[in-house]
Amino acid sequence: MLDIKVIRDNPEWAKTKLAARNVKGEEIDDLLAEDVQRRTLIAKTEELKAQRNKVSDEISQKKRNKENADTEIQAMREVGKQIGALDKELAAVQEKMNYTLVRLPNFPADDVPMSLNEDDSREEYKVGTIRQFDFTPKAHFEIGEALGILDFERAAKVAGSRFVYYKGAGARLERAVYNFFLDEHYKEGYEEIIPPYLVNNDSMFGTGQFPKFGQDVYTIMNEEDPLTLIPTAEVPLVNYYRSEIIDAEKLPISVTALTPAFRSEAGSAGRDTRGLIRMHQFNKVEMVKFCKPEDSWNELKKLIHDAGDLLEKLGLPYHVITLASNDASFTSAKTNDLEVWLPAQDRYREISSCSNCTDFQARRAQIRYRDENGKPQYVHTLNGSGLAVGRTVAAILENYQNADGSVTIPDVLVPYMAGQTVITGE
RNA sequence: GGAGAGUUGGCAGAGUGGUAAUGCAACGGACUCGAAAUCCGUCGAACCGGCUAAUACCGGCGCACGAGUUCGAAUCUCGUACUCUCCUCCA
Repeated sequence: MLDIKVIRDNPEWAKTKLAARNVKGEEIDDLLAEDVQRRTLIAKTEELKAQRNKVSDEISQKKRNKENADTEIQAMREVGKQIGALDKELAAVQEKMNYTLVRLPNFPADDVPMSLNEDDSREEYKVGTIRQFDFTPKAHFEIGEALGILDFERAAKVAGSRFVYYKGAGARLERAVYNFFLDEHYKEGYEEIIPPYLVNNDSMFGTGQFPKFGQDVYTIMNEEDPLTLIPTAEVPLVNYYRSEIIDAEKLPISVTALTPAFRSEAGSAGRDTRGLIRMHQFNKVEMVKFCKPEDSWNELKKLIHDAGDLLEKLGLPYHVITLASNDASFTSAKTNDLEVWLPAQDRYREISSCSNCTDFQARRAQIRYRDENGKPQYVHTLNGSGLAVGRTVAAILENYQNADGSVTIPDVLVPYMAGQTVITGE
């Protein structure tokens, strides 16, 4: 959530920033008008409340002295009615403001390409060498089905499209990948977490999925206690500290978790319909950081490094891009995607998204620390995939495929595969 | 799933309609070469508004959360969440 005071003090700046995220200037003008209205009403009610408090004191005194206070009580009855009316008006204005405010995206950082077009993302650097094949590389789903390690057809029968069964060496490869990821993060100082996979509405609000993106997730309407299947581990990880004041000495905090992620993929009909790229359920190892505001840009660099390191060790070529302002997630001030090379698609595909959410989530979720003066301040939160597991398996199958249809296991994963070095049809 | 008890400041803990005791901790000062002890004083989360150079000052709000009754609610009423105990169930 944005700070209304920042918008109030820098209206033109705020409009420019948000215009790059498809927010209309009139929306901000309306918001500011409501803000003036709100503060006027607050001033009025508080004046009346101060008066009521003062007279109530007098009434209390008189009662104690067994004096008659009927005049005062009559007068305050009237004041009480006025306060009630003003409070109602105030609540209405606040609700209106809140409706807008919780739906405004984060301000893009200064070094983000300001554009409504996702094609205006900026490539930062490339890592690794793209393999030259002396045969036509197959798509990962063809390889997986031929080897009998991925079964999309039966998944479609049992659950529907965008689901998969991993089998045998496929299942073990998936497990090898995420165990490798978690071990690497452990070595880098991340604390491993196993969080709930179902979360309540307050949590979905805290990380910014609700109220705007309710159609993208699976929610179980359990009477008056709805629970949502997490679309990313970011939700339970960030909300861990919701409504808390964290010890400043503990910062920065880095945590990681392997969880399934559940997404309805509403609106992406027809895209990536085959294979592991876009599933309703997929495993992902997520990294989350909480830090002081002055450290967050440096922590973002570390996050990108920690994600990229995994791809390097797996020998998968990738590049890092900075997303254009309107392509970054709702809560993000700046997002760097890592995109891995997929030979069959002849292009890079997103495998990690690393974002600095600055104080945007912290303000929603009320996550703070005490500064040197003992005053509570919002932390900055960051999240990044490290990495999407299914897409990593897809990248391994495609980049490490052999002409005979077998797949070589990347060296770093061999110990995680009980010594197996190649997946063959048998 | 059933029954009961509870939720007050950083902590402990009083307060059953008149507007949050007290203790510890913390902070400032005195004493001291310094510290401890002692004494004096200050301070009650967070948040919002006004006025500001200001973390100063004034006010609001504030006793788990939300609503209600009342001139006035920590206190009364209703709802919700969470914690603990017992029963039931269970991986």
